[in-house]
Amino acid sequence: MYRTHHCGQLDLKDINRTVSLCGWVQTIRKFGAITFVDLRDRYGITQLLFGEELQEELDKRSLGREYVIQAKGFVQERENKNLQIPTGEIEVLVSEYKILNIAAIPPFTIQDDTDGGDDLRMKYRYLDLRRNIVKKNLELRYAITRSVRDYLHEQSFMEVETPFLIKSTPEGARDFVVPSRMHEGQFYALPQSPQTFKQLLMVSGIDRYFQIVKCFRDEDLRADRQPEFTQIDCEMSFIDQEDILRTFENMVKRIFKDVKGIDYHEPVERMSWEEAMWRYGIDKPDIRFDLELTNLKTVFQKKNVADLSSSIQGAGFPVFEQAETVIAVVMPGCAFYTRKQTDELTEWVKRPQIGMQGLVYIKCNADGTYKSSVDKFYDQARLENISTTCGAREGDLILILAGKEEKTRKAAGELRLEIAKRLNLRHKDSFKLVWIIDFPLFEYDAEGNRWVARHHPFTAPKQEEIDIMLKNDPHIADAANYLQHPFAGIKANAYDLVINGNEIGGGSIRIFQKDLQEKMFAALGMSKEEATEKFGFLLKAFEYGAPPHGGIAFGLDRLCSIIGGSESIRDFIAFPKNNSGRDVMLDAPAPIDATQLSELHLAHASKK
RNA sequence: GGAUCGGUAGUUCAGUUGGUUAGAAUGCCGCCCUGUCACGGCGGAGGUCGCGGGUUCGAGUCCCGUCCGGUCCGCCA
Repeated sequence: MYRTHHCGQLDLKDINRTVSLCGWVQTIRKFGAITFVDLRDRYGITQLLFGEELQEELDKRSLGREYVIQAKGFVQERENKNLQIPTGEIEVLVSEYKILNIAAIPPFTIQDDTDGGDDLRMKYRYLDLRRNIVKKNLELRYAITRSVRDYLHEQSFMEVETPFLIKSTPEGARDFVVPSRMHEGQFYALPQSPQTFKQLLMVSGIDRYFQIVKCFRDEDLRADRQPEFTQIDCEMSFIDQEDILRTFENMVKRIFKDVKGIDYHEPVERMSWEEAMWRYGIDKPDIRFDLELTNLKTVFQKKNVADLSSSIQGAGFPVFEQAETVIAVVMPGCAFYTRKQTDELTEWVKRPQIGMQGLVYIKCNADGTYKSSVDKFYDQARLENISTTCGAREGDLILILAGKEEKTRKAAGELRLEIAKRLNLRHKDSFKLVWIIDFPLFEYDAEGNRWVARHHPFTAPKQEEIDIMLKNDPHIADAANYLQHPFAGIKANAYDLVINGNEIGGGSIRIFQKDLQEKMFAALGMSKEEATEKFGFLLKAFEYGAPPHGGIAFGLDRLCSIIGGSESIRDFIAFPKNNSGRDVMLDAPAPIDATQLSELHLAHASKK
């Protein structure tokens, strides 16, 4: 027998017990005739004490960091206790020990505050995972999936596995493809999600399905995006949108209860997409703080100017008067900002990633006066009018952006988040949930001058808007005014669950009638032949009694990172890919040999 | 595809307007130490300054290219 206990287990109750422990040598502290060794395993650290009689042997065999050892001895109370760790009141006085394996000196220290950089830690991920801090993240992930499985099982959901080797489809993200050996020139694709399979399971009568499943998308990576990632994928039959929202907000509440001990009694707030875009400039608002956007368009409309007293009429700031949209964000208590600081904010919005031309500020001074970068265009009364519209108070700094509606709204949303970051309003331990509902069904694709599905092509339009879809030609005659097309206003039965500004789940009520699904494919510019070739199996299935159904999928990695309070999902994936999609430990992807290539009927690719 | 920051000892970093033998901390090796737990003390080894080219009397430092890594935009139904 290797061990009687693990390293996080023993305490004062175990004094005088004879034990055997196994683990890795964390540190060695030698004091002439005695030596302390911290022994580490998955469960904790226990101090070993090697007495005088073992010193000679220790010197001879020279124990090193990360050696794997077995130590036998008895538990005794420490002379000097360490109350920082659970086993800190005891130690094991070693009578005999065995080196089970030696270890090379690790390239970085295996401690919570390691000296290793990210790249190095990924290359030696198996050592990184020995660190408590990283191991804890995997434990959190496991706690979440366990909670999810418990909840869904209680709600009569059934986990069903769906295939990974499937067919490439043109819509959505780029597919990872797998060449077929048995079928020359043909390819499988790895699923971007099990979407069509779960819908087929609904046709099969598995009315509550879920799967915790890997999905694959061949797109560029981010801190919160990996080419392979895990979804909690769910689908239900004979339900409406309300049933889904309730079922899954309860699932998320259950997760928070199980892993964080947080009770959410209130129902999760619901907000339409339209409202989110105007109030926050983004479809995944962080509602932990206010700083809501103010649409100043009406303030600058000529007819409103005429309503004001003559003293505050003037030519006005041409950029504002002529802009499609003018949006303000208030920085509370920042009227003291210096020219340097406001200039810096201006530079921030002019960065290519934000892409605005400039930024106007109004300082609401404590004495009730206003100082702005547009003083030459607007008098005090007019600035007060703007300030009141924004709900600004004395001491606040108002920041104003102007330009095309879509771009300005988005930039203002970014600016709002940046302000919150600078003012430290994005508290890590606070979790604010919101459902965003009533998404547009279609999105305009300027490149192809056509409609694309905002969610995916299986999403049902709102009942009352089906007719608009059926009766209008999808063709966009006037690309510049695509918003005038009837399709632009169609809303979908689609919903996203947003936590702290992160989209952590999204889904929709699906189309379940064959003819409507065909119409949808047509609206997306797919010919009947193409639709049959790509999705014939689904259309066929819909002929045989498909129930009304809908579902949702949650990004597990992202959910872990939010609950775990980290920016990067890599921290919650045992073996993640780096920023350029490489596994630096395996050094993958890698070339394959000529035999494999020829079996797969592939030519040698020339290396650029 | 684009923007931006970084690459110097095993590791994390410093290195001034270009100028002597490129430093610190930590780790590693050796010696000492009976109560440490970030142990302590003394000594030692350890460098292709990512790579290639250029400017210069002289380049870790300046310029060009390239590779690698981080973050972001595009992209991600």
